[in-house]
Amino acid sequence: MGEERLIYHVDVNSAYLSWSSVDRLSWGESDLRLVPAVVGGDAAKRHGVVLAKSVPAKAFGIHTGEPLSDAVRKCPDLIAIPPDFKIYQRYSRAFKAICRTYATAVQDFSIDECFLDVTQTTAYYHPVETACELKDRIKAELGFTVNVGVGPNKLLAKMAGDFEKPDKVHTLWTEEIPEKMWPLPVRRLLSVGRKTAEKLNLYGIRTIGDLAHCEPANLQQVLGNKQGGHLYRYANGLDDSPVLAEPQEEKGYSVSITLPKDVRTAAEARKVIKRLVDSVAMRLRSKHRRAKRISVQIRSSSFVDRSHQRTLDHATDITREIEATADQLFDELWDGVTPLRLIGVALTQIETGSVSQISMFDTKDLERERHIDQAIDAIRKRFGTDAVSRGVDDKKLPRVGKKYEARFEIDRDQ
DNA sequence: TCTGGGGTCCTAGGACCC
DNA sequence: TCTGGGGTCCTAGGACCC
Repeated sequence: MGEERLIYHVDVNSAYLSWSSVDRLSWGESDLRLVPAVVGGDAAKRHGVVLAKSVPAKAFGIHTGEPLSDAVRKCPDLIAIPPDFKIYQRYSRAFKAICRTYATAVQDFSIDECFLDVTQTTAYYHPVETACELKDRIKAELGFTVNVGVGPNKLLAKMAGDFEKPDKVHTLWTEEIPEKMWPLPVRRLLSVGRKTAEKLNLYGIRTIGDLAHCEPANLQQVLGNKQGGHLYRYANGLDDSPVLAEPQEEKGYSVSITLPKDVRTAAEARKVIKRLVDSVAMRLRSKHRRAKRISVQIRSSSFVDRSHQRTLDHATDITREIEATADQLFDELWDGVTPLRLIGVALTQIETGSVSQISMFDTKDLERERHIDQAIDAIRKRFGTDAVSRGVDDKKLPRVGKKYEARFEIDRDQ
């Protein structure tokens, strides 16, 4: 058994909106955090959902994930700005760097959240004071606010960080569970989503306390062994997962796009797949990894998702090989009629290490394909992603992954 | 309600092997 | 030719997270 731990969860308040606001302030523009404002995608491209909202926008009942059009209906004066992931990466790195000065281990949880193990630091003796100091330092040095949740494990720290926002420190110690956590609706418990909450409600389980006092065997009957046991432990505040400081290796790489207009022909779909594969394969190679499994996902205009996957007998990082497989999977998956709203490609079963010689190409062609991929990767590394494309006239096509446009082309079919 | 994109983990059924 | 069971891998889909 380990000793008592002390964990912080640090969460940037309305991260995208805060970061865009701080950036705009540095350009002399007004502070969007003080008015009804959201960060959202381009509605004309059908990417129009709310990614982050200001506190005044929240007061109008605007929720993250809802369509921008609904948000505007709730608040006609709403200001909507597009996301800028470049600056978000910068601010993300900056606040995590400050976090690292307080902890022996920091786990990246997402772009705007991290866990700190501060057990072996002086914070152990002043948990709340130190958390306040961390929060205030981030505000003073970087200009945006965070919530810090303080608890004996990651679950309770994260639940605490969620209590009251923004710019707050909360504790959730084991002895505070009945008072602070059990009265909350089950939906608020980490890993209880809409579906699970509905299912639990059917059995009269409404609060986290109800869940905590269930017979675990009954819960496992309803939710399955794994999820049942897992939620029972969570509801009782039990979580012994460590703060993992090492960056976790990705289990897969995926890319998908909601198309500005439904795709209705195989020719159009192939162009999209080409661009998706190009983008995700480059990411794979940049990490020096290869993938054994390739999957293609489609979403119909009526929001029905389907997918098809194939495990190869070898791992590959060759764009053309991935594309050929993805094309084939798509042909097997699509009925040729249903209008498609979204197309996606995912690479999983990731391998690292020496390059496989096995491939759909013979040795000479394999060399050639590898050379082409390397040449394109190198050009993009030097001159930017925009510098080269792979022979699709992409001016009319939606952009995928990182932005790029055709300036000159390597056409491998010549 | 006209509904993004990138991930992780789990389940269930079938194939295949011993 | 019929029977049984366990283990592992594969595929499709679902739920959840930020």
